[in-house]
Amino acid sequence: MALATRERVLEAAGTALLRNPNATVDHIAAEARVGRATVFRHFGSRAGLLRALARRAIDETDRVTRQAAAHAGTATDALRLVTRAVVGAGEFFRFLDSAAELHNEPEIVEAYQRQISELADLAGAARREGFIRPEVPNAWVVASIDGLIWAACRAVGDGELGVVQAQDLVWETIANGLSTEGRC
Amino acid sequence: MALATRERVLEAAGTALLRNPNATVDHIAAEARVGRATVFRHFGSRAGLLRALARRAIDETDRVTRQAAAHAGTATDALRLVTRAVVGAGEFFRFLDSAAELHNEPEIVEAYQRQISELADLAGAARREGFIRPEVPNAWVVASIDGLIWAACRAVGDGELGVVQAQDLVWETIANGLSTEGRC
DNA sequence: CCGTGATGAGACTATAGCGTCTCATTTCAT
DNA sequence: ATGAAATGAGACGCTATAGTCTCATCACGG
Repeated sequence: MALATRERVLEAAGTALLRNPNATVDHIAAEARVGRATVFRHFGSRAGLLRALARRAIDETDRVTRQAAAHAGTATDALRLVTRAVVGAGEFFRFLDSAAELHNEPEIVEAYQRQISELADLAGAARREGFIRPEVPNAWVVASIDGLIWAACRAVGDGELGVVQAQDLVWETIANGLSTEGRC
Repeated sequence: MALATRERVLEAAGTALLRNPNATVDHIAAEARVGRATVFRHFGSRAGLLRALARRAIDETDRVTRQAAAHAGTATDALRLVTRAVVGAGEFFRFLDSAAELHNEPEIVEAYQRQISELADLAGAARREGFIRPEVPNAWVVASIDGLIWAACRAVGDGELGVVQAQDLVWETIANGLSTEGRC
């Protein structure tokens, strides 16, 4: 049952850390209904557990991202599908909100920056297709999409919105904003 | 020099916690060029320091928010000015990103929820003025504005955008989104 | 110049939480 | 059924950090 246990601990770690970012190994083990020693057997240390959890979030995000990108015709469409996909995978990385220690893990930071830079590339391509207004700097395109995705994941996690609804709203907001005042 | 010292410690705590959310009292004291004992003399405990820092952020946000709202004619305009003002005050509350322990401070949580609910009221009023598209739920209006403000503050803090530029972009994105495809 | 209050440096204690280890128990494959 | 592997419970040591206290020093107002 090594795999099942490992996965259960990771799952529990995600929810425990979401509830309390400073959750101890004891808390996490209790949440997973597992002995504390088992956590150390599987992950070696608390930091190792966090790394594994982050790696899982990164891998899952990569997976849904690539899958989404594969089904897209235009870059704009890819941006739309990737955004939807990432919102859908929100439960996997929402804990990162509060996982402070990970900022000191080069491997994790690097992977995150890679993902951001992939998003930047996608945004750049969409811009070349005429989707992005020219006067909006790329940095803001990336930052705002990131911010909206986080907001959507939080809203979904808090039960304020459904997943599909949130996916629609994020893209609608990116594309059209919130207001009725269309620019023509 | 009691006041100057206190303020210097708060300032240092903000930057230290931003750099490392688990910054110790030693780190903060060093950042403030102050003895560790002085921190305890002023704030009693680490938690007290965090509380004071959060309270400062809340008060500053309230201040700029009320000032902005006072100068507005319509609710939509108030929403615009408040958004700008909060982005401008970002340096005061950016550390909250990572201040995990504060989630257990009823006073702080309550104040934050009050501010969110004030934003919700403002958004509701703007909706009644016809500014918000009817099909967008209020929860998303609030969540997305919140998310965009955070994104803007982060971008400013990271030097990717200027303050004024970020203020403009946030509102532009709220109002019109990022795309060239206007809805008419 | 003097005294009061704030500060800095540092010693000291207490505790929480990490990580290791052991041993009995359980689970599972064959 | 049996042996190997995984687990649970818990004791133990260690370190980091919060918080207290003392004392010498410093700044400053009168």
